Amino acid sequence: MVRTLSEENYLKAIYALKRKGEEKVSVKIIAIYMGNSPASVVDMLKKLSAKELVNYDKKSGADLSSTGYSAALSIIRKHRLWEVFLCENLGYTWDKVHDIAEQLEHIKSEDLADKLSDYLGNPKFDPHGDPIPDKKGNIPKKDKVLLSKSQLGKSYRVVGVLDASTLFLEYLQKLKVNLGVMIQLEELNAFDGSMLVKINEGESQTVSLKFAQNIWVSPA
Amino acid sequence: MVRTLSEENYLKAIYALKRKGEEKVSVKIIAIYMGNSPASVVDMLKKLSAKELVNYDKKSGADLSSTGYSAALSIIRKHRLWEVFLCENLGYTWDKVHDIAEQLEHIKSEDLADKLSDYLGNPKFDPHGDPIPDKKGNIPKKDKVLLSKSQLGKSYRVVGVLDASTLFLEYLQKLKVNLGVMIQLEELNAFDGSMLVKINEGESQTVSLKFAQNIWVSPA
DNA sequence: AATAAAAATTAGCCTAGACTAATTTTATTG
DNA sequence: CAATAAAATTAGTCTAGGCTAATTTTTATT
Repeated sequence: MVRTLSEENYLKAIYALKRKGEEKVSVKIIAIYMGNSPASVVDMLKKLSAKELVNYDKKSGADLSSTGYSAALSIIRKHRLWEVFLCENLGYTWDKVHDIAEQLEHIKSEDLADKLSDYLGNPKFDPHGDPIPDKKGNIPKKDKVLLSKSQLGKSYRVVGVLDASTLFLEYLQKLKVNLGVMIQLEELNAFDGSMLVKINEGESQTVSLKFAQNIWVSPA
Repeated sequence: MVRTLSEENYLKAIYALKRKGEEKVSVKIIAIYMGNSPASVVDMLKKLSAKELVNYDKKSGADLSSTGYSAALSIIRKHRLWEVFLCENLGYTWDKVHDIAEQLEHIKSEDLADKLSDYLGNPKFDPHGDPIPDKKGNIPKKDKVLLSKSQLGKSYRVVGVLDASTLFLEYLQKLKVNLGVMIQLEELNAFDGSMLVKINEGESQTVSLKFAQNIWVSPA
């Protein structure tokens, strides 16, 4: 079945909102998330329902059907595979790849995604630490925690970010916090939640609670 | 300036028709080439003229302005770079890459094209033997001739095809005529123009004049 | 339960880019 | 050079996917 760019973006949005933990994916929430008017969302939900990609009723909100879910996963898989390619092979930094991957994810060819995945060595995570579904839709799990929940004194490796905004990613670049960098909590300030962290054997640095709540780390 | 998919495809078409040697790129010719109605072509030519990408008058037909020309070259560059990537890195055969490259060529990022080109070693020709413009728009030249015009008994290397139709490309696969394969004219039949060729040190094979008129070879 | 507020929906409009059918302009040719 | 044929254009329609404004439905609050 042929899917338009716009349809694909709605599927992605519903998937993202569900995974973000929205109890009910309402018209309003989708509209805000996508920056479209509620009227447009209603139209599209009708269209997607007719195509049986989405189940929607006002009461319980929108949800992906099983075909809709596969479609969404396939788009996310492509997005993340292309991000790996852009970073690892073309030398982009992880804060610059999103917009391009946003375009590449819509290239229609499952075979291309499979071949790309093989070429990249079937990576399980993208440069932001997000899991890459395999071709059957299995999503790898990682034992990652937010830096803010990590254990004092223990060594961790940075595996991703929660907030992928350019502002945050650029701040990370400045602090030289890249994917794969070692990081360690040294001191907790009970007053404002700020903390002292050591980055990659360098000097220790004070960061805010908000900062630590947006970095995924994995024991190392 | 933002260009839509459709606009880009018209620019490509005008470029291709010009290069194909059409004296006058008329509404009718564009319509046939793209499979659109003449009415649609007129509409789009108006739009492209307003954007100063195309100069058009009924008398002399359509032509690319200098910005239109750069835009077309940039799309062609991307198309051919992606074809190289698909064949060389992902293992596609040259007869399978066109449709995917047709999508990839519209990814908007000159920087991506540059990085991809570097990654591929700045190739000068795509898998069909067509030249890849560099970032400044210079188009490499190749001393290629059609097999039908090659010298009897001399060794050549296959560098491309004129007719890139699936039918022809599949026929080539069957004959094991791939890019880079050695080929040599052994005998000419004056009656129907058919010829005996040796492919890659294998057995000799009879092919039609039409066949030989659609294969580009380069002395080797 | 009545009312107010919020959410969803409908109605109607817009643009891009197609289309067909009708018309006008240009070219050909007897 | 008038008649015809061909090419270009215009007029009007359609679909996708947006929008605003108005209305209806649902939910919350006195």
